[in-house]
Amino acid sequence: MQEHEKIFGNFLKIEDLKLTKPRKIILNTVFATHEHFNVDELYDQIRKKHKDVSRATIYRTIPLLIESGLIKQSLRCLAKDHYEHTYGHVRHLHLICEKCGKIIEVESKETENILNKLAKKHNFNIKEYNVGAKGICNKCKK
Amino acid sequence: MQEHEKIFGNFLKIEDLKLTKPRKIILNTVFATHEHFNVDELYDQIRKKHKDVSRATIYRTIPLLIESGLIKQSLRCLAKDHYEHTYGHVRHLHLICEKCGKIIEVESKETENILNKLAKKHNFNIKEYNVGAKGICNKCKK
DNA sequence: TATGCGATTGAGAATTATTTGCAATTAGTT
DNA sequence: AACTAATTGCAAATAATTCTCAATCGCATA
Repeated sequence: MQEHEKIFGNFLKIEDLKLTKPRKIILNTVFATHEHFNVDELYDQIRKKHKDVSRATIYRTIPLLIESGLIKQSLRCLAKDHYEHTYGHVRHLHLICEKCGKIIEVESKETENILNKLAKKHNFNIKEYNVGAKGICNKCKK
Repeated sequence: MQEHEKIFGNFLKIEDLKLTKPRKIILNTVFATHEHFNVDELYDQIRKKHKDVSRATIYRTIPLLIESGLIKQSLRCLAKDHYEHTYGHVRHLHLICEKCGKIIEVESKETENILNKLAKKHNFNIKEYNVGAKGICNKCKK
């Protein structure tokens, strides 16, 4: 049993919720290949193998994955919410190319430190943060 | 004539578009009082004085305001896009309380510097950035 | 292993934000 | 003042997401 299954199972147990077949499928698909994903992509991915998971269930499961700390909401691109793993991934920020849509992920401890410092000053507890910069990437500049 | 009217007027002229009455009303309402706003709030605000501006026109005007560099898209809260002035406002980051929805604005030159440094490393031109942290504010902690 | 009950599901209807098509109107030039 | 292309409001159309509800499932307990 993989670590993320344990985490999710534990979370569900604590909340008095059940680890159902659709939830397992969704969880495993999310952790199989995806980095960033949105509901549509996830739905398509799942449908390749399983004909019995509905969009509604995906929409209902994502908040649970977020609450359990496994994923988080990240960007919003093209009017769709996107999500990414938090479990097993270092926090990072995004450079998003407006031309080609490429997303560059960058780690930065510095940014994190500053945010924490600023939060402290305002007596604010940060749970989650997102840093995104839009612009033009390397290749598209030419 | 206010500066933002000049900027918008110029932009429209260059694009061969017209400075119509609804566009003026929207522009001036945006720059009258608002900091952050969403379409609904803006619509209500406008409707107090002008019964003749439709939602559709607001939706059509916002991209023009963005293109002209006067405002930018900032947060997405409660499933609605929010906008804020860029003209006449220093860049800042947001601490968003998950409980009460309060948005604290914080200036941070440091963050900006780091982002620029990181972008340079990746040969990326930043046009615009957003930094948002979600958590629990001061008051809601208690 | 069978039972019971509350949690969960899929399907599609409903909702919400946003966009679009169109006939009537308007801005700005001649 | 007339002309023409851009713009508007309205209402209908989309698109993402949420909700409703009857049927099903997971799991604790016997």
